[in-house]
Amino acid sequence: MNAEPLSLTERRKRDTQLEIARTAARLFSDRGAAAVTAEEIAQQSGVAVRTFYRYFSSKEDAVAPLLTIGADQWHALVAAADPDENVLAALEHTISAVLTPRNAEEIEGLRWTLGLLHAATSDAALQHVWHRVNSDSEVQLRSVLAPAMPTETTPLTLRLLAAAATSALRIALEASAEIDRTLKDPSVLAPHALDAFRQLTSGLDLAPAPSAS
Amino acid sequence: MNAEPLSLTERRKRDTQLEIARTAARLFSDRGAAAVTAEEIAQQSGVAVRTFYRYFSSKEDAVAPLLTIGADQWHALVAAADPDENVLAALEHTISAVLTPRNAEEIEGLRWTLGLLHAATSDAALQHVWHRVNSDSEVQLRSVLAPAMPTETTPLTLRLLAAAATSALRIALEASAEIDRTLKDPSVLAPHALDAFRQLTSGLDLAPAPSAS
DNA sequence: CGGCAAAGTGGCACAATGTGCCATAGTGAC
DNA sequence: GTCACTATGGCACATTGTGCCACTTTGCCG
Repeated sequence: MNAEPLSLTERRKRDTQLEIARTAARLFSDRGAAAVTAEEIAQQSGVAVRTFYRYFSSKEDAVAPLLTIGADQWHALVAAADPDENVLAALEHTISAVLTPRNAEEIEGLRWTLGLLHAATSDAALQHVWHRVNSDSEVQLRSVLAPAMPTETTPLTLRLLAAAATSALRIALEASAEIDRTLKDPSVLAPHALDAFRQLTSGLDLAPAPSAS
Repeated sequence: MNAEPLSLTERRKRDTQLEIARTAARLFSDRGAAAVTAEEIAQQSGVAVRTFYRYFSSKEDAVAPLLTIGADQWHALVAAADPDENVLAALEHTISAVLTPRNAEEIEGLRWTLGLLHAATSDAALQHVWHRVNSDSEVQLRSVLAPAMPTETTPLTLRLLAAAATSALRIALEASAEIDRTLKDPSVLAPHALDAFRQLTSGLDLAPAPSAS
Protein backbone atom coordinates (compact mmCIF):
# COMPACT_ATOMS: atom_id res chain seq x y z
CA MET A 1 0.00 0.00 0.00
CA ASN A 2 2.42 2.69 1.22
CA ALA A 3 5.99 1.92 2.14
CA GLU A 4 8.13 4.87 1.27
CA PRO A 5 7.94 7.50 4.03
CA LEU A 6 10.47 5.48 6.01
CA SER A 7 13.40 7.71 6.75
CA LEU A 8 15.86 6.27 9.21
CA THR A 9 14.65 8.66 11.88
CA GLU A 10 11.05 7.74 11.32
CA ARG A 11 11.82 4.07 11.66
CA ARG A 12 13.65 4.60 14.92
CA LYS A 13 10.68 6.55 16.21
CA ARG A 14 8.37 3.67 15.35
CA ASP A 15 10.73 1.34 17.13
CA THR A 16 10.90 3.34 20.34
CA GLN A 17 7.14 3.78 20.27
CA LEU A 18 6.65 0.02 20.05
CA GLU A 19 9.34 -0.54 22.65
CA ILE A 20 7.56 1.77 25.07
CA ALA A 21 4.21 0.18 24.28
CA ARG A 22 5.46 -3.32 25.01
CA THR A 23 7.24 -2.25 28.18
CA ALA A 24 4.05 -0.61 29.39
CA ALA A 25 1.98 -3.64 28.43
CA ARG A 26 4.27 -5.92 30.36
CA LEU A 27 4.25 -3.77 33.47
CA PHE A 28 0.51 -3.14 33.34
CA SER A 29 -0.23 -6.84 32.92
CA ASP A 30 2.02 -7.74 35.81
CA ARG A 31 0.97 -5.23 38.42
CA GLY A 32 -2.03 -3.38 37.07
CA ALA A 33 -1.87 0.03 35.47
CA ALA A 34 -2.51 1.90 38.72
CA ALA A 35 0.63 0.49 40.35
CA VAL A 36 2.93 1.55 37.52
CA THR A 37 4.32 5.07 37.20
CA ALA A 38 5.13 6.85 33.99
CA GLU A 39 8.68 7.26 35.26
CA GLU A 40 9.02 3.50 35.53
CA ILE A 41 7.83 2.88 31.98
CA ALA A 42 10.13 5.56 30.66
CA GLN A 43 13.13 4.27 32.56
CA GLN A 44 12.67 0.67 31.44
CA SER A 45 12.18 1.88 27.88
CA GLY A 46 15.40 3.87 27.92
CA VAL A 47 13.86 7.31 27.49
CA ALA A 48 13.28 10.30 29.73
CA VAL A 49 9.86 10.91 31.22
CA ARG A 50 9.55 14.06 29.16
CA THR A 51 10.17 12.07 26.00
CA PHE A 52 7.62 9.49 27.03
CA TYR A 53 4.99 12.21 27.14
CA ARG A 54 5.99 13.31 23.66
CA TYR A 55 5.15 9.87 22.35
CA PHE A 56 1.99 9.41 24.38
CA SER A 57 -0.42 11.90 25.87
CA SER A 58 -1.05 9.81 28.95
CA LYS A 59 0.32 6.89 30.87
CA GLU A 60 -2.41 4.49 29.74
CA ASP A 61 -2.12 5.64 26.14
CA ALA A 62 1.19 3.86 25.91
CA VAL A 63 -0.46 0.52 25.15
CA ALA A 64 -2.81 1.90 22.51
CA PRO A 65 -0.53 1.05 19.55
CA LEU A 66 -0.78 -2.63 20.48
CA LEU A 67 -4.56 -2.41 20.31
CA THR A 68 -4.96 -0.28 17.21
CA ILE A 69 -2.72 -2.20 14.83
CA GLY A 70 -5.54 -4.41 13.63
CA ALA A 71 -8.06 -1.59 13.49
CA ASP A 72 -5.83 0.61 11.36
CA GLN A 73 -5.22 -2.16 8.86
CA TRP A 74 -8.92 -2.88 8.77
CA HIS A 75 -9.90 0.71 7.97
CA ALA A 76 -7.29 0.85 5.24
CA LEU A 77 -8.60 -2.34 3.68
CA VAL A 78 -12.19 -1.12 3.79
CA ALA A 79 -11.22 2.20 2.26
CA ALA A 80 -9.38 0.37 -0.52
CA ALA A 81 -12.19 -2.06 -1.23
CA ASP A 82 -13.88 -2.22 -4.61
CA PRO A 83 -16.50 0.57 -4.64
CA ASP A 84 -18.85 -1.62 -6.68
CA GLU A 85 -18.75 -4.43 -4.19
CA ASN A 86 -21.57 -4.94 -1.75
CA VAL A 87 -20.75 -3.15 1.48
CA LEU A 88 -21.54 -6.10 3.68
CA ALA A 89 -19.42 -8.41 1.55
CA ALA A 90 -16.53 -5.96 1.68
CA LEU A 91 -16.74 -5.73 5.45
CA GLU A 92 -16.87 -9.51 5.74
CA HIS A 93 -13.75 -10.18 3.76
CA THR A 94 -11.81 -7.34 5.37
CA ILE A 95 -12.74 -8.64 8.81
CA SER A 96 -11.62 -12.07 7.74
CA ALA A 97 -8.37 -10.68 6.36
CA VAL A 98 -7.50 -8.73 9.51
CA LEU A 99 -8.25 -11.62 11.86
CA THR A 100 -6.47 -14.27 9.82
CA PRO A 101 -2.76 -13.88 10.62
CA ARG A 102 -0.53 -14.85 7.71
CA ASN A 103 2.85 -14.93 9.42
CA ALA A 104 4.49 -15.13 12.82
CA GLU A 105 4.65 -11.38 13.18
CA GLU A 106 0.91 -10.99 12.76
CA ILE A 107 0.29 -13.78 15.24
CA GLU A 108 2.54 -11.95 17.71
CA GLY A 109 0.55 -8.77 17.18
CA LEU A 110 -2.70 -10.55 17.95
CA ARG A 111 -1.14 -12.19 20.99
CA TRP A 112 -0.15 -8.80 22.41
CA THR A 113 -3.70 -7.59 21.82
CA LEU A 114 -5.33 -10.58 23.51
CA GLY A 115 -2.87 -10.47 26.38
CA LEU A 116 -3.72 -6.85 27.03
CA LEU A 117 -7.43 -7.57 26.76
CA HIS A 118 -7.07 -10.34 29.28
CA ALA A 119 -5.34 -7.97 31.67
CA ALA A 120 -8.06 -5.43 31.00
CA THR A 121 -10.75 -7.66 32.48
CA SER A 122 -9.41 -6.81 35.93
CA ASP A 123 -8.05 -3.33 35.24
CA ALA A 124 -10.36 -0.38 34.75
CA ALA A 125 -7.68 1.84 33.24
CA LEU A 126 -6.89 -0.67 30.52
CA GLN A 127 -10.57 -1.08 29.77
CA HIS A 128 -10.77 2.65 29.19
CA VAL A 129 -8.04 2.46 26.59
CA TRP A 130 -9.73 -0.45 24.86
CA HIS A 131 -13.07 1.36 24.74
CA ARG A 132 -11.46 4.49 23.41
CA VAL A 133 -9.76 2.50 20.68
CA ASN A 134 -13.04 0.88 19.71
CA SER A 135 -14.91 4.13 19.76
CA ASP A 136 -12.31 5.75 17.55
CA SER A 137 -12.52 2.77 15.27
CA GLU A 138 -16.26 3.15 14.94
CA VAL A 139 -15.98 6.81 14.01
CA GLN A 140 -13.17 6.08 11.58
CA LEU A 141 -15.16 3.27 10.03
CA ARG A 142 -18.07 5.61 9.44
CA SER A 143 -15.85 7.86 7.32
CA VAL A 144 -14.42 5.13 5.16
CA LEU A 145 -17.80 3.43 4.87
CA ALA A 146 -19.82 6.49 3.92
CA PRO A 147 -18.73 6.57 0.25
CA ALA A 148 -19.45 2.87 -0.17
CA MET A 149 -23.03 2.98 1.05
CA PRO A 150 -25.92 2.53 -1.37
CA THR A 151 -27.32 5.91 -2.30
CA GLU A 152 -30.68 5.48 -0.62
CA THR A 153 -29.38 4.57 2.83
CA THR A 154 -30.04 6.87 5.76
CA PRO A 155 -27.43 8.34 8.12
CA LEU A 156 -28.86 6.14 10.86
CA THR A 157 -28.13 3.03 8.86
CA LEU A 158 -24.56 4.11 8.35
CA ARG A 159 -24.14 4.58 12.09
CA LEU A 160 -25.72 1.22 12.80
CA LEU A 161 -23.52 -0.56 10.30
CA ALA A 162 -20.34 0.92 11.73
CA ALA A 163 -21.48 0.10 15.26
CA ALA A 164 -22.41 -3.45 14.30
CA ALA A 165 -19.11 -4.07 12.56
CA THR A 166 -16.93 -2.72 15.37
CA SER A 167 -19.06 -4.49 17.97
CA ALA A 168 -18.70 -7.79 16.17
CA LEU A 169 -14.94 -7.47 16.07
CA ARG A 170 -14.73 -6.21 19.61
CA ILE A 171 -16.84 -8.98 21.06
CA ALA A 172 -15.02 -11.69 19.14
CA LEU A 173 -11.73 -10.40 20.53
CA GLU A 174 -13.03 -9.95 24.07
CA ALA A 175 -14.47 -13.44 24.14
CA SER A 176 -11.25 -14.91 22.78
CA ALA A 177 -9.20 -13.04 25.35
CA GLU A 178 -11.24 -14.51 28.17
CA ILE A 179 -11.20 -18.05 26.80
CA ASP A 180 -7.73 -18.39 25.33
CA ARG A 181 -5.48 -15.39 25.65
CA THR A 182 -2.50 -17.29 24.28
CA LEU A 183 -4.24 -17.78 20.95
CA LYS A 184 -3.29 -21.40 20.61
CA ASP A 185 -5.43 -21.65 17.49
CA PRO A 186 -5.16 -18.38 15.55
CA SER A 187 -7.68 -19.59 12.97
CA VAL A 188 -10.73 -19.39 15.23
CA LEU A 189 -10.85 -15.61 15.47
CA ALA A 190 -12.13 -14.85 11.98
CA PRO A 191 -15.04 -17.34 11.99
CA HIS A 192 -16.25 -16.09 15.36
CA ALA A 193 -16.11 -12.48 14.24
CA LEU A 194 -17.85 -13.25 10.96
CA ASP A 195 -20.59 -15.11 12.77
CA ALA A 196 -21.13 -12.15 15.06
CA PHE A 197 -21.02 -9.71 12.16
CA ARG A 198 -23.64 -11.59 10.16
CA GLN A 199 -25.97 -11.85 13.13
CA LEU A 200 -25.77 -8.13 13.82
CA THR A 201 -26.07 -6.93 10.23
CA SER A 202 -28.51 -9.30 8.56
CA GLY A 203 -31.39 -7.18 9.75
CA LEU A 204 -30.01 -3.86 8.56
CA ASP A 205 -31.95 -1.81 6.07
CA LEU A 206 -29.46 -2.39 3.26
CA ALA A 207 -29.14 -4.31 0.03
CA PRO A 208 -31.57 -7.23 0.48
CA ALA A 209 -28.96 -9.97 0.63
CA PRO A 210 -25.18 -10.35 0.45
CA SER A 211 -25.73 -12.54 -2.59
CA ALA A 212 -26.41 -9.50 -4.78
CA SER A 213 -23.37 -8.44 -6.82
CA MET B 1 -40.03 -0.35 43.08
CA ASN B 2 -37.90 0.68 46.06
CA ALA B 3 -38.53 3.87 47.96
CA GLU B 4 -37.73 3.36 51.59
CA PRO B 5 -33.95 3.61 52.19
CA LEU B 6 -34.32 7.40 52.19
CA SER B 7 -32.98 8.70 55.46
CA LEU B 8 -32.66 12.44 55.61
CA THR B 9 -28.91 12.18 55.32
CA GLU B 10 -29.12 9.95 52.30
CA ARG B 11 -31.43 12.36 50.56
CA ARG B 12 -29.09 15.26 51.20
CA LYS B 13 -26.25 13.24 49.76
CA ARG B 14 -28.23 12.56 46.61
CA ASP B 15 -28.99 16.24 46.38
CA THR B 16 -25.41 17.38 46.68
CA GLN B 17 -24.34 14.72 44.20
CA LEU B 18 -26.84 16.01 41.68
CA GLU B 19 -25.88 19.59 42.50
CA ILE B 20 -22.24 18.84 41.80
CA ALA B 21 -23.12 16.95 38.64
CA ARG B 22 -25.14 19.84 37.23
CA THR B 23 -22.52 22.39 38.18
CA ALA B 24 -19.88 20.32 36.44
CA ALA B 25 -22.08 19.82 33.39
CA ARG B 26 -22.67 23.55 33.11
CA LEU B 27 -18.99 24.41 33.42
CA PHE B 28 -17.88 21.63 31.06
CA SER B 29 -20.41 22.62 28.43
CA ASP B 30 -19.38 26.26 28.65
CA ARG B 31 -15.61 26.00 28.56
CA GLY B 32 -14.75 22.39 27.88
CA ALA B 33 -13.75 19.92 30.55
CA ALA B 34 -10.03 20.62 30.18
CA ALA B 35 -10.45 24.28 31.12
CA VAL B 36 -12.32 23.55 34.34
CA THR B 37 -10.56 22.60 37.57
CA ALA B 38 -11.93 20.35 40.25
CA GLU B 39 -11.50 23.20 42.70
CA GLU B 40 -13.83 25.34 40.62
CA ILE B 41 -16.55 22.71 40.49
CA ALA B 42 -16.27 22.13 44.20
CA GLN B 43 -16.38 25.80 45.05
CA GLN B 44 -19.44 26.52 42.89
CA SER B 45 -21.14 23.46 44.38
CA GLY B 46 -20.51 24.63 47.91
CA VAL B 47 -18.26 21.78 48.99
CA ALA B 48 -14.56 21.37 49.65
CA VAL B 49 -12.32 19.80 47.04
CA ARG B 50 -11.70 16.88 49.34
CA THR B 51 -15.41 16.29 49.61
CA PHE B 52 -15.81 16.49 45.86
CA TYR B 53 -13.37 13.60 45.53
CA ARG B 54 -15.41 11.62 48.03
CA TYR B 55 -18.42 11.88 45.75
CA PHE B 56 -16.56 11.30 42.51
CA SER B 57 -13.35 9.51 41.77
CA SER B 58 -12.31 11.93 39.06
CA LYS B 59 -13.13 15.35 37.71
CA GLU B 60 -14.90 14.02 34.63
CA ASP B 61 -16.84 11.48 36.65
CA ALA B 62 -18.89 14.30 38.10
CA VAL B 63 -21.25 14.35 35.13
CA ALA B 64 -21.79 10.58 35.06
CA PRO B 65 -24.97 10.64 37.15
CA LEU B 66 -26.64 12.76 34.48
CA LEU B 67 -25.79 10.13 31.88
CA THR B 68 -26.60 7.00 33.84
CA ILE B 69 -30.05 7.91 35.10
CA GLY B 70 -31.75 6.40 32.07
CA ALA B 71 -29.47 3.39 31.98
CA ASP B 72 -30.08 2.51 35.61
CA GLN B 73 -33.86 2.69 35.16
CA TRP B 74 -33.54 0.58 32.04
CA HIS B 75 -31.62 -2.21 33.77
CA ALA B 76 -34.10 -2.23 36.62
CA LEU B 77 -37.01 -2.54 34.21
CA VAL B 78 -35.36 -5.36 32.29
CA ALA B 79 -34.55 -7.21 35.50
CA ALA B 80 -38.14 -6.86 36.60
CA ALA B 81 -39.64 -7.95 33.30
CA ASP B 82 -41.83 -11.00 33.03
CA PRO B 83 -39.48 -14.02 32.81
CA ASP B 84 -41.86 -15.77 30.42
CA GLU B 85 -41.88 -12.88 28.01
CA ASN B 86 -39.79 -13.00 24.88
CA VAL B 87 -36.44 -11.33 25.54
CA LEU B 88 -36.59 -9.17 22.47
CA ALA B 89 -40.09 -8.01 23.30
CA ALA B 90 -39.07 -7.21 26.86
CA LEU B 91 -36.12 -5.17 25.64
CA GLU B 92 -38.33 -3.32 23.18
CA HIS B 93 -40.88 -2.19 25.68
CA THR B 94 -38.30 -1.28 28.30
CA ILE B 95 -36.42 0.82 25.75
CA SER B 96 -39.67 2.47 24.84
CA ALA B 97 -40.50 3.08 28.49
CA VAL B 98 -37.14 4.64 29.30
CA LEU B 99 -37.13 6.94 26.27
CA THR B 100 -40.72 8.07 26.61
CA PRO B 101 -40.70 10.75 29.30
CA ARG B 102 -43.92 10.87 31.26
CA ASN B 103 -43.49 14.12 33.16
CA ALA B 104 -41.51 17.33 33.18
CA GLU B 105 -38.84 15.93 35.44
CA GLU B 106 -38.06 13.08 33.07
CA ILE B 107 -37.93 15.48 30.16
CA GLU B 108 -35.44 17.58 32.12
CA GLY B 109 -33.32 14.52 32.76
CA LEU B 110 -33.19 13.70 29.08
CA ARG B 111 -32.36 17.32 28.27
CA TRP B 112 -29.37 17.22 30.60
CA THR B 113 -28.24 14.03 28.92
CA LEU B 114 -28.59 15.38 25.40
CA GLY B 115 -26.95 18.65 26.36
CA LEU B 116 -23.96 16.82 27.72
CA LEU B 117 -23.81 14.61 24.64
CA HIS B 118 -23.84 17.66 22.44
CA ALA B 119 -20.94 19.13 24.38
CA ALA B 120 -19.19 15.78 24.14
CA THR B 121 -18.97 15.99 20.35
CA SER B 122 -16.21 18.54 20.77
CA ASP B 123 -14.73 17.37 24.07
CA ALA B 124 -12.69 14.20 24.30
CA ALA B 125 -12.93 13.99 28.07
CA LEU B 126 -16.72 14.02 28.00
CA GLN B 127 -16.73 11.39 25.28
CA HIS B 128 -14.68 9.15 27.56
CA VAL B 129 -17.30 9.42 30.27
CA TRP B 130 -20.08 8.66 27.83
CA HIS B 131 -18.28 5.60 26.51
CA ARG B 132 -17.55 4.36 29.99
CA VAL B 133 -21.19 4.73 30.91
CA ASN B 134 -22.26 2.79 27.85
CA SER B 135 -19.71 0.09 28.42
CA ASP B 136 -20.83 -0.33 32.01
CA SER B 137 -24.38 -0.44 30.78
CA GLU B 138 -23.56 -3.24 28.38
CA VAL B 139 -21.94 -5.32 31.10
CA GLN B 140 -24.79 -4.65 33.48
CA LEU B 141 -27.32 -5.55 30.81
CA ARG B 142 -25.59 -8.87 30.28
CA SER B 143 -26.15 -9.76 33.93
CA VAL B 144 -29.83 -8.89 34.01
CA LEU B 145 -30.40 -10.45 30.60
CA ALA B 146 -28.69 -13.75 31.27
CA PRO B 147 -31.54 -15.32 33.28
CA ALA B 148 -34.07 -14.31 30.64
CA MET B 149 -32.33 -15.92 27.72
CA PRO B 150 -33.74 -19.05 26.08
CA THR B 151 -31.93 -22.08 27.42
CA GLU B 152 -30.26 -23.04 24.18
CA THR B 153 -28.61 -19.68 23.48
CA THR B 154 -24.84 -19.41 23.46
CA PRO B 155 -22.74 -16.98 25.51
CA LEU B 156 -21.83 -15.23 22.27
CA THR B 157 -25.47 -14.53 21.55
CA LEU B 158 -25.91 -13.00 24.99
CA ARG B 159 -22.97 -10.72 24.38
CA LEU B 160 -24.29 -9.74 20.97
CA LEU B 161 -27.76 -9.01 22.29
CA ALA B 162 -26.44 -6.77 25.06
CA ALA B 163 -24.15 -5.00 22.62
CA ALA B 164 -26.94 -4.53 20.09
CA ALA B 165 -29.33 -3.15 22.70
CA THR B 166 -26.89 -0.66 24.20
CA SER B 167 -25.66 0.35 20.76
CA ALA B 168 -29.20 1.03 19.60
CA LEU B 169 -29.89 3.24 22.58
CA ARG B 170 -26.53 4.94 22.37
CA ILE B 171 -26.81 5.73 18.69
CA ALA B 172 -30.35 7.00 18.99
CA LEU B 173 -29.24 9.37 21.75
CA GLU B 174 -26.08 10.47 19.95
CA ALA B 175 -27.98 11.18 16.76
CA SER B 176 -30.61 13.14 18.67
CA ALA B 177 -27.99 15.16 20.47
CA GLU B 178 -26.43 16.22 17.20
CA ILE B 179 -29.72 17.06 15.53
CA ASP B 180 -31.79 18.57 18.32
CA ARG B 181 -30.10 18.81 21.69
CA THR B 182 -32.99 20.81 23.15
CA LEU B 183 -35.35 17.88 22.61
CA LYS B 184 -38.16 19.98 21.21
CA ASP B 185 -40.12 16.82 20.48
CA PRO B 186 -39.49 14.29 23.28
CA SER B 187 -41.58 11.67 21.50
CA VAL B 188 -39.12 10.99 18.69
CA LEU B 189 -36.49 9.29 20.82
CA ALA B 190 -38.27 6.00 21.43
CA PRO B 191 -39.22 5.29 17.79
CA HIS B 192 -35.68 5.97 16.62
CA ALA B 193 -34.20 3.69 19.26
CA LEU B 194 -36.72 0.94 18.55
CA ASP B 195 -36.00 1.14 14.85
CA ALA B 196 -32.29 0.81 15.52
CA PHE B 197 -32.85 -2.01 18.00
CA ARG B 198 -34.95 -4.04 15.58
CA GLN B 199 -32.43 -3.63 12.77
CA LEU B 200 -29.58 -4.80 14.96
CA THR B 201 -31.36 -7.73 16.58
CA SER B 202 -33.56 -9.23 13.89
CA GLY B 203 -30.68 -11.36 12.71
CA LEU B 204 -29.72 -12.72 16.09
CA ASP B 205 -29.79 -16.42 16.71
CA LEU B 206 -32.75 -16.26 19.09
CA ALA B 207 -36.37 -17.20 19.23
CA PRO B 208 -37.45 -17.16 15.57
CA ALA B 209 -39.75 -14.17 15.79
CA PRO B 210 -40.98 -11.71 18.42
CA SER B 211 -44.49 -13.02 17.75
CA ALA B 212 -43.77 -16.23 19.67
CA SER B 213 -45.05 -16.11 23.25
C1' DC C 1 34.53 17.95 4.89
C1' DG C 2 32.45 21.66 7.40
C1' DG C 3 28.66 23.74 8.90
C1' DC C 4 23.85 24.97 9.27
C1' DA C 5 18.90 24.33 9.82
C1' DA C 6 15.48 21.25 11.75
C1' DA C 7 13.93 17.99 14.70
C1' DG C 8 14.38 14.75 18.68
C1' DT C 9 15.69 14.57 23.44
C1' DG C 10 16.20 15.70 28.32
C1' DG C 11 16.01 18.57 32.46
C1' DC C 12 13.43 21.74 35.25
C1' DA C 13 9.55 24.12 37.05
C1' DC C 14 4.89 24.20 37.56
C1' DA C 15 -0.34 23.72 37.81
C1' DA C 16 -3.45 20.20 38.64
C1' DT C 17 -5.10 15.54 39.92
C1' DG C 18 -6.26 12.20 43.34
C1' DT C 19 -5.43 9.99 48.02
C1' DG C 20 -4.12 9.11 52.97
C1' DC C 21 -4.45 10.95 57.40
C1' DC C 22 -6.32 13.41 61.11
C1' DA C 23 -9.34 16.90 63.20
C1' DT C 24 -13.92 18.79 63.44
C1' DA C 25 -18.89 19.23 62.92
C1' DG C 26 -23.28 17.30 62.28
C1' DT C 27 -26.67 13.37 62.68
C1' DG C 28 -29.26 9.64 64.76
C1' DA C 29 -30.16 6.18 68.52
C1' DC C 30 -30.76 5.49 73.35
C1' DG D 1 -27.94 14.96 77.15
C1' DT D 2 -24.53 11.61 75.92
C1' DC D 3 -22.35 8.79 72.81
C1' DA D 4 -21.19 6.44 68.67
C1' DC D 5 -21.10 7.17 63.79
C1' DT D 6 -20.55 9.42 59.65
C1' DA D 7 -19.88 13.34 56.59
C1' DT D 8 -16.92 17.05 55.86
C1' DG D 9 -12.75 19.86 55.57
C1' DG D 10 -7.88 20.89 55.82
C1' DC D 11 -3.20 19.47 54.94
C1' DA D 12 0.57 16.96 53.00
C1' DC D 13 2.03 14.19 49.48
C1' DA D 14 3.05 11.28 45.23
C1' DT D 15 1.91 11.47 40.55
C1' DT D 16 0.38 13.33 36.20
C1' DG D 17 0.95 16.11 32.20
C1' DT D 18 2.78 20.48 30.01
C1' DG D 19 5.52 24.74 28.86
C1' DC D 20 9.99 26.35 28.36
C1' DC D 21 14.78 26.17 27.39
C1' DA D 22 19.24 23.91 26.54
C1' DC D 23 21.57 20.19 24.29
C1' DT D 24 22.33 16.69 20.94
C1' DT D 25 21.55 14.30 16.72
C1' DT D 26 20.15 13.99 11.93
C1' DG D 27 19.83 15.40 7.21
C1' DC D 28 21.12 18.49 3.75
C1' DC D 29 23.84 21.61 0.84
C1' DG D 30 27.69 24.37 -0.58
